[in-house]
Amino acid sequence: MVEKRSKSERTRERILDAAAVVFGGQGYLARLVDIAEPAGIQTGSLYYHFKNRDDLVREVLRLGVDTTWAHVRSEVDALPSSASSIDRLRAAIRAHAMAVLVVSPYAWARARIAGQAPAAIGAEHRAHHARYGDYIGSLVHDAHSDGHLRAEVDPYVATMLVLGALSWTTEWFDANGTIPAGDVADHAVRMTLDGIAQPPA
Amino acid sequence: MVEKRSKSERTRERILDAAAVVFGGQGYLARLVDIAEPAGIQTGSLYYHFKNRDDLVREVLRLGVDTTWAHVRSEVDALPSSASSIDRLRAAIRAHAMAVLVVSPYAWARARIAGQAPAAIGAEHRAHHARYGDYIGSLVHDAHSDGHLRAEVDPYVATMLVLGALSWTTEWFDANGTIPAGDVADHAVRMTLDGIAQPPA
DNA sequence: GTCTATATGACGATAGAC
DNA sequence: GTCTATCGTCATATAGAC
Repeated sequence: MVEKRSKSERTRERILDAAAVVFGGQGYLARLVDIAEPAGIQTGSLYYHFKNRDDLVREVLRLGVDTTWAHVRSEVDALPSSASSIDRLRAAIRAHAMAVLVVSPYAWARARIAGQAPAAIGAEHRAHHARYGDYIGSLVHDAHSDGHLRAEVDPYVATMLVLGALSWTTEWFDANGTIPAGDVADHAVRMTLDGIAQPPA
Repeated sequence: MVEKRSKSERTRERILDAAAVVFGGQGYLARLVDIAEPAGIQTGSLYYHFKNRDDLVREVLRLGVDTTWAHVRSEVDALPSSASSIDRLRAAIRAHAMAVLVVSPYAWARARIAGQAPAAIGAEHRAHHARYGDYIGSLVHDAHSDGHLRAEVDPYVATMLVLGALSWTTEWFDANGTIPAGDVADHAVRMTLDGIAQPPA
């Protein structure tokens, strides 16, 4: 029992987990009591751990970026050094899809409430998120420079369209449905890189 | 001045326009006073035109589907009868992109609050939206049947990924920026059908 | 049709007991 | 650390004036 996280830290984590699910489902204006209840505490007790609603939202948004980024980077870095820039991009797209679909409820919540937060929080978050966007953008850029992408592709627009297709899966993907998340991720990779059209023979 | 819409109809339209913007920005739980104000009326006056918040939400969701669908269908139907199934799909993707980007704030609002509405409204809306999804799905299916798409493409997943990439443009596209909406739409069509990868020579 | 005024009830946040 | 109690604020919806 050595090294166990403090009671406070464990409660804080339960609150954040609940907040990710509830904010993701109901939006930024979700009621705090709906977060406190699944976390197993009373509404008033939230204020021992967080200053107010926006403090809680800020943390969920930050974790949304960080958990996704950590997952994507670990997958990309796990590739052998012989991997090409297009291999790395492929791995990143798949990892991002999996992060949003199944790995992190924070990524899911982030996708759905980032645009709803008040201006101050939104700006702070966008600055943080942009650093991750730059990371993905650099992978697209490298593949572009190496001639793996069509010359006329605009790396910025392509990056945004790819991340958009993946973020949007939160709106229709049913985790309890019949389509495995891995299939969606594979489809996203394939569609992004090769398109869905049958190439001329 | 003949045939002018009644005062009531014009006010109702101002309310709906404001509701689309506010619900789209703040989410389903946005305050009604924030809708009444830009519509130029008092909060209480909303209730002459709509039964309650959910009645208003329901109408915004419906218009989100209908305005997009009408725009897409008119573009597809404008094609010459000699157009192939892949031509029709291409036109639909482009028209959907333009509807979301510049034609209809309702399409934007719909995308962002559909997942937040209470179960009853959500179910009703999903049934309505599914009919539009079926329309797009039929275009994908026809192209698939005609051998224009790779055999292994799942028409449903592909449809959702395409619509997602387009819907998400609302999160990053800047109508006052340097990138024309038409360019984004063209990029989306190209990426969807042909991918961004350079095909093997 | 739209306004003002209001009842009713919720929610966020604080203070103090334990 | 968490609870209970409570204050102040705000939003929804209604009623009746104009």
